[in-house]
Amino acid sequence: MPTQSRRERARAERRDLILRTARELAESVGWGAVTTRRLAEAVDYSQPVLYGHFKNMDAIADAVALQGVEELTAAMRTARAAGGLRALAQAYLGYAADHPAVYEAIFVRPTDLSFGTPDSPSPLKDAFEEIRAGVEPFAETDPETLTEVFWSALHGQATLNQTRRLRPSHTQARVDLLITRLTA
Amino acid sequence: MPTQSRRERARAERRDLILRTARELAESVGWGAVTTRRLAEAVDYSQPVLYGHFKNMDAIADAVALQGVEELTAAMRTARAAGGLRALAQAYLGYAADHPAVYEAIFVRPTDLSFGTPDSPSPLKDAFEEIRAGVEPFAETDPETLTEVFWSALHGQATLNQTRRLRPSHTQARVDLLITRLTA
DNA sequence: CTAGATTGTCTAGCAGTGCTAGCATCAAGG
DNA sequence: CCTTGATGCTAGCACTGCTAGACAATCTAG
Repeated sequence: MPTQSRRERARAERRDLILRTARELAESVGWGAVTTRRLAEAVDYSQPVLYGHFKNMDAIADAVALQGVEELTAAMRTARAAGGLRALAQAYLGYAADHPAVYEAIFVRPTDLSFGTPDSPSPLKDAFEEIRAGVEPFAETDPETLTEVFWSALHGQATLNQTRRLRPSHTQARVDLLITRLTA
Repeated sequence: MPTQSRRERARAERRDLILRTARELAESVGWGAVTTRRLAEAVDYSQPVLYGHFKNMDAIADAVALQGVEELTAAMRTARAAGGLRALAQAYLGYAADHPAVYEAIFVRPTDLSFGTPDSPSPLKDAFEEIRAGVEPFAETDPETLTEVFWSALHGQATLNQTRRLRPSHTQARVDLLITRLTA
């Protein structure tokens, strides 16, 4: 039945349109200004349509987050293959800097996504595994913990960079120093 | 004129009441649920009274943040005197864990407070200086950058702990590993 | 002691928020 | 052609931050 599948395709496309638009809106005006009315207007539908695709506004941000974490993982993977842990770190911070709203959706906004548990969404586990693979060569005993420490250090820099709480001129120096010390 | 000063005293007391109440409310229900109506009801005044003391809701959170950063600095100072950088780190993470809403007001919420510039509020500069004093013995060349790196690493752990994105069982192990590597 | 000015406080209201109930419209199937 | 079910809309609720304007309490000056 082409009818059925055409409908489904249309639905999926609209869902994607909502997600893309939410993401663009968030990147340009911040999540705080992404309201159901504005988003609905931007996709040229009425508000209730959004709720036909997502439980609520937070679910939209969560969906953007899942998209984003896959991109982030991919960026880390290619970087690591090319330049090891230092390149991975730069890729991480670069992604956060280039897509602040997406990064916020993944790691800052309160979310229902579960982290660090067996039932976490697999994109999250993949991202963690990618960092783990990066630090593994430098782990003496406990790679899990080193992964968490390294990730936290990156996350701290990413967020404090973003909220302009660190000197912008020294972004690179901070990555270098972190790598130097943690891989000593 | 005792009249004048009595008024001023009453005003200051009320300002303090608002601040204390906002802080308690934030710690118990989160900043998202600290609304002008709820806060006004809690201090037993009407909403406009709040605006007689603070420009807006964000200014209240900023005031709480400034209070909090002074406490945090004090905690780091006594800890450092007793147990060096490791104790300082534990004090930092302990404060963040014990006062999540205050910590959020200081370092996570978007704020007008300026960081890392000459015109930053002095409590913020003091806090930074305290961390700097802690890492100084381990800085080979650039203590400023090491301070930022160390602070970011702590901040990352603090926030990811708080949002339950790290294994709660390994909080201590993460601090230990961070100290071991960064002071090597 | 009274008149006027200042200060403090409240009620009521505006514009905007997330979200939903209920009605209209339209495409597909019998 | 009519029925049925999906699809989308308008309108509305309860909430948000914030403010204008009225009223009362208090202090100042004559």
